[in-house]
Formats: sequence, C-alpha cells, structure tokens
Amino acid sequence: MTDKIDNKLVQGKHNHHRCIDHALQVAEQVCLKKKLRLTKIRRQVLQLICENHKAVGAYELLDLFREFDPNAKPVTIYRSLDFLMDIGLVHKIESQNAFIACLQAEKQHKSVILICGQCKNAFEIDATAVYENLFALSKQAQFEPQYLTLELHGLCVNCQKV
Amino acid sequence: MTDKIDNKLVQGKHNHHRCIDHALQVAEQVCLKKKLRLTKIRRQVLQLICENHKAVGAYELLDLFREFDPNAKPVTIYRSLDFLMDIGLVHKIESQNAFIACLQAEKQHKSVILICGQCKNAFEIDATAVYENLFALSKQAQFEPQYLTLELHGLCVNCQKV
DNA sequence: CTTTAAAATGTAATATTATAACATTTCATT
DNA sequence: AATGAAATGTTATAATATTACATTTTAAAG
Repeated sequence: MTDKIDNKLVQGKHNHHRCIDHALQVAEQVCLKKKLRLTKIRRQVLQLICENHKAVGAYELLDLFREFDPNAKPVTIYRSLDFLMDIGLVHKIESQNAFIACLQAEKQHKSVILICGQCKNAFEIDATAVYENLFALSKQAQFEPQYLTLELHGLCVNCQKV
Repeated sequence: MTDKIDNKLVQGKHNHHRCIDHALQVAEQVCLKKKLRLTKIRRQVLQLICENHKAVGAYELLDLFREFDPNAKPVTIYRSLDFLMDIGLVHKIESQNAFIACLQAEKQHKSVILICGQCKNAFEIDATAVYENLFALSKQAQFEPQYLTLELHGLCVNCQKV
C-alpha cells in the first residue's frame, strides 16, 4: 500500500489499514484461543465493519457484503454479527441499531461508546470506574447487575467545528 | 378501590394505584406548564404504560390500547410515545425497544434504568455522579457530550431468589 | 480413508419495529 | 363564525430482525 493511499485512509491521526489488519489479526487469535471458526463469511463481515469507524447498520453491511456474494441474505449478516458480538469483536450500538468493531477485543475492557451525532463515528474509551460505581449503586438497590448498555451521544472533535 | 384490590396491585412495597395517579397528575402539571395538550389518546397511552413497571413494547401497547379503540393503528401509539418522551414522561429502553413511564418526571434527573432480565420490571435510580464522570471523561477525549443511554441489565430482588 | 455428528451456510418466508405521506378533524384564538 | 396550527385518521411501506428447515462443510473418531 502506497503512502498516497495511506494518506487518504488516515482518519483522526491514525493509520487505518493497520487498524483493519490489527482487528483481523486479533480476531484470528481470539478464535484460535476459543477454538471457534473465523470462516470466510465472518472474516469478510468483520472486515467490512472495520472499513471505517462509523456505526453501520446490518442492511448497510448486507449491501457491502453483496460485492462478495450478490445473493447474500440478511440472515447471513445477522449470523455473523451474532458470532462476532458473542466473542466481543463487534459491539451493537443499541440506540442506533448499528454495529462497530471493537478495537480492544484482545484485552478485557469496560468501556463507554462515544457516538458522534453528526458523522456517526464511534469509538470506545475506558469506563471501568463507571461500571464499578454503577454496579455498586445497583447492589445497594438490591439489584444484581449483569451487563451495562452505555452509549454517550455528542459531537466528535471534527464535527464540533462545523 | 378496596384493600383487597390494593393488595393485589402492590408490587415491591409500593401502592400501585397511587403510583399511576401520581404519574397522570404529574403529566397534567407538566403539560400545563409547557402549554402542551395532554389529549385523551396521550393520557390513555401513558396510563397503559403505567399499568405496571415492566418495559412494554409499542405493539404490546397497541394491543392494550385497542380496548379503548379497536381500530387504533401503530402510528397512534408511536405519536403518543414521541410526545411523552419529548417531555420526559416516558423513557425508551433502547436495548429492548420498549418503553417505561418515568416516575420522577417532575424533577430534572439523571438516572440509570435497571432492567430485570427475568421479569422485565424496570426502574430508575439516580446516577448524577456517573453522568458527571462520563461527561468529564469524554471531554478529556475532546468529545462534546450531549446525552447518555444508560441501561443496566441484571436481576431484580424478586427474581434473584428463583 | 470413511463415517459421523455438529457446525455452518443456503433459502424462503415472515415477524417485529417504526415512519412517511397526505386527508380530515379538533381546538384555541381571533 | 373564521382561521390556522395541532392533532388525529388512514393507508402504505420502510427498516430491522428472526424462524424454520434443507443442504453443505468440517473436525474428529473409528
């Protein structure tokens, strides 16, 4: 890949093709470890989600996927998404019915997803303290916490200028 | 309403018919203040949501609503839900595509919704500190925070026993 | 190797959730 | 009573997601 292409792909100071490669490598590792199969379809779906950092809908993914297989059906995408979510490689953004690749799938993490209302870019930052706080709070209310849906909507640094 | 009926309706130590009445009264007050119309339909929809503390789907509400108007259509429910959500009387639980009545609509609040995976009962507890924490965290990441989706899944006190 | 059972995929249909577009009615204010 | 905005009625359809069952692929056992 040339520098020129690299330049085009750079978003927010990061080298995007490395970012995709990394995600796919992590996926291989995770599947190897858990003895799960990262099939061609699953790999392709993950790759498509990784193409950028925007939250992407299942049917949008389907359209993209049809460049690989023109006859693909919704259930193919949903199956892959389920698989990828189960092992933490993809997160669903519940408030948008959309999906993003997890960039920290290799390490266990408790994060908040920051979603830009303008450009739809989404990224995670650590929120371990928030998890602990909320789990403690809920236990005080006699609630047994299991998992958290945590999505912060706002404007990313690029879109604030506009 | 007799004591017997009261007893049946009591859930988690609280007197449920008072809880509905309160919600409807608050609704009246909020609408009066904001010069908005709490029409018959909107009031009925709110009442139905208040019937219990479970997260309720739009089409489930539609079924209930048809006891008032057998010809009601989905859009009627969605319009009322939109109205009620806009003024903070109803919250959407994004991770369930379901809705609950807000029991603290009169005061401004920043809360987390605790959702029982077993019985679907949902209730809010204050999480002001969490909001402040997350907003600060996100600003450090150069993100301009606007609103938070915050839903904690687990088991309520009743369902932990089972 | 071949058999076999589980996992993955193919295929069709359909369920669930939500909105768009435009006509009509209701309501508060003139 | 006239008027314009808000609410509702009505029809259709968009967008999201799952079920059910047939077929193929795969890993592992015999």
